[in-house]
Amino acid sequence: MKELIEYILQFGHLNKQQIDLICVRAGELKLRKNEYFSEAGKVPGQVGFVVDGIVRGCYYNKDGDEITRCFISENSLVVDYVNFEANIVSSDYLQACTECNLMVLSRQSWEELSQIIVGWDNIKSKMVQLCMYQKSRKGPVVSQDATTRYLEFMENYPSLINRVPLTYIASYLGVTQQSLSRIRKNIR
Amino acid sequence: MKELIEYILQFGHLNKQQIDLICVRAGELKLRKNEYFSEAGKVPGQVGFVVDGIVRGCYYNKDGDEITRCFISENSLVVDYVNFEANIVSSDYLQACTECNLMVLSRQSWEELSQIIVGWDNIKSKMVQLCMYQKSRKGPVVSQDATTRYLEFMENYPSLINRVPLTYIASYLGVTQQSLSRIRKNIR
DNA sequence: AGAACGAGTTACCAAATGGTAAAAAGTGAC
DNA sequence: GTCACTTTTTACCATTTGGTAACTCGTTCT
Repeated sequence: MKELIEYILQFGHLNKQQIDLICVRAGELKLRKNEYFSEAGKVPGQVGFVVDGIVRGCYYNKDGDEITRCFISENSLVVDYVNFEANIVSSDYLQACTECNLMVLSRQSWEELSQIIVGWDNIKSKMVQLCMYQKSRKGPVVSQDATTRYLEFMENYPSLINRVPLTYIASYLGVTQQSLSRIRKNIR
Repeated sequence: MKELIEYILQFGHLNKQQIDLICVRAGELKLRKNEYFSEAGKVPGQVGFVVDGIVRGCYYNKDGDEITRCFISENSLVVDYVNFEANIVSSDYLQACTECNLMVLSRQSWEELSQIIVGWDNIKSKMVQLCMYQKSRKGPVVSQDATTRYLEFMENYPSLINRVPLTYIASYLGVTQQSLSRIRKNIR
């Protein structure tokens, strides 16, 4: 809980009373490896915050290949926010890569906070914008070759390399697992 | 001006008085081909809206290659919003690909609107979120091969193909101009 | 018309990456 | 420990893409 509050306070000031309004609504959620936080074909029902562990977003392309779209590690929001906000079914899975401890706010709680905390909407939009921005700027760049993408991945996400399966990293970087293994060999 | 107001009203309701508050602050800006709307190394000073024409976002990578990061065509906001909001220098150029007619709001006007229009912040955050989301979801996918990226580009941006130079499309898709030319040939 | 320029195309070869398959290494259950 | 299972590595060859360079096609300027 402490981690969630600290995270939120990055984006604006709240007094103790307001913080309590959040705390009473936030619940703990433990996910085991490979469990889903939200699934394609369903309407996202909650906003999560990763206290411990790694979640990944993924989808299936037209060929049926599973593509990892993003990794979300500690101290980040985990939610398909656009679909959550619009209340429409998601096309992505959000899946625990490791054992995960999350804090979650239900849709109802999330919307209530807008009513009862002045300035919550401001904090909320800053949080969401940061999420989206980081995903786009820290993601793999299509104009770089596979080796460069992997090197930048290691710079941007040094804590992930030994914690998530190679397959996931490969599909995130847009290469086959075999190519990534070869790239690793060449780097050594 | 009409176009800008219609665009804004997609995201929430405003009365005539509120619309006037926007109109008196919005200015027209014409850009000739290759002129910059904002430049790397400078703090973005205004939010633009493309009435007519195409703007592209680009930057220079470590090798000095110019990379097109996005295309912005009619009825879209054009602004490096994260840096605009944070008031810090941008690393990207926003450049007119064609003759452009824009509507612009200065930083001062943009911030004033938050003070004088109830609900503006709500509209604003929805506009910005849509911008970011579209950029990430309509952009080239690193796990696809060059031909697929080009085909999806044509689906997502059919109006751009005959209006922007091939070089820009190539760098956007992460391929050389020669490869893209070859891909076009194979498709015919 | 001719020169100069920019944009797009084509060709050639080298390098990078994918597809298929098999081997090796790591992990957990019994 | 050993078996079953998953993950990672390696190898081989086909395909894709990049780098260099020359060529074609229009457009503009004189």
